[in-house]
Amino acid sequence: MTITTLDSLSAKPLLDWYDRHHRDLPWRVSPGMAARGVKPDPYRVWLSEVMLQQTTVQAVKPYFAKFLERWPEVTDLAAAENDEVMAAWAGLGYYARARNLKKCAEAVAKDHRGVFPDTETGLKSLPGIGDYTAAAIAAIAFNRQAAVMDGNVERVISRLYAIEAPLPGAKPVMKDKVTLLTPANRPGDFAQAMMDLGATICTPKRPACSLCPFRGSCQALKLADPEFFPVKAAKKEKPVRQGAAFIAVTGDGEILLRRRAESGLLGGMTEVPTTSWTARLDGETSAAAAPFAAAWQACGTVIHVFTHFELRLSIWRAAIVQKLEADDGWWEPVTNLEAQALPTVMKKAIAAAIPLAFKTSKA
DNA sequence: AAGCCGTGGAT
DNA sequence: TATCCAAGGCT
Repeated sequence: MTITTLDSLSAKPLLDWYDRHHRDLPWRVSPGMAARGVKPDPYRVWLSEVMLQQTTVQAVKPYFAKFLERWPEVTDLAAAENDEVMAAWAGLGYYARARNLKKCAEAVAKDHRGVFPDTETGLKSLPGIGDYTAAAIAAIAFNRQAAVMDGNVERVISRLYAIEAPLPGAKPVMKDKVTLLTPANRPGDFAQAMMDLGATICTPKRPACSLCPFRGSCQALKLADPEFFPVKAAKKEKPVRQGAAFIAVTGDGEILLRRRAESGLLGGMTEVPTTSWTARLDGETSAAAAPFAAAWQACGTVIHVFTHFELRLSIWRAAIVQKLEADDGWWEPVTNLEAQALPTVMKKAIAAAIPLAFKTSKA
């Protein structure tokens, strides 16, 4: 089998496989429905694609349903309050996505009369839409012959062609392969088929090669070691940071909250007062670091792992008699915490101090 | 262009 | 338990 033969690989076996084995997903128009003329809703395609960035299907499903029910069209989202969107996104992570989601909805509503651009270039000019998402929306929602490459496609392509060059450097080479493989007919289904194949057959561990529509031409399988691919650059180890968080509770059940800076880690989200999170492990994490004097009681330590560091947060709680006026925060009833834009680390911190603050003990 | 940016499930 | 990593984008 030569490279020439591989470059003339047909997408047909994959599309046939997809017709039989595609996943049924809430935001997806199945091939059967598409054959009956049902068109994907660009708003739903866009919303799902943004939510799915670095996020599992399982995690996205309830958020997608919630957003769609609350904001059925892009113009509804554009008209929403920022805080409501951030609160609805809370728990899904990568909060810049939510900030950009809102900005994108506003741009579509104001600059495009509420209609999404139908080209890769037009889509990529919008906030939060990069190479992958622009190609995915163009292909899936508008049937454009756009080459879609995400983590799944990288894995499939790296194995199909036994590409030994490590990611992310090998991305351009892989993109060329995807471009050659993407058919003029059903490019959207092809993209979704590649991702379904990566998610269900060509998995990172123990791929089910015997069920793969590409099993006859896969170079990695021919080498008898599909798991070897894709080759990735070594990753750096996670440093540890530490800090302290302070949960101040009034007699009538309100706690002190504040809003984080608009950009950076957990940007625009809500938090309880904390010290800065320092790489030094000998820093002050005791009640002496509290924003104000109170009878602070230790409530243990919360460990939370972010993308690039691990946080060890000492938790302190105090009953507040005299409710001071905080210039950079507000007092919120504990019964209303579900409606706040609290990231998971903050829910953990509050739950450590007030075990019954949330329905689930975990978050 | 390499680092920043969450979370939780699978193995 | 530790590691990986999931439909990436922005700066």
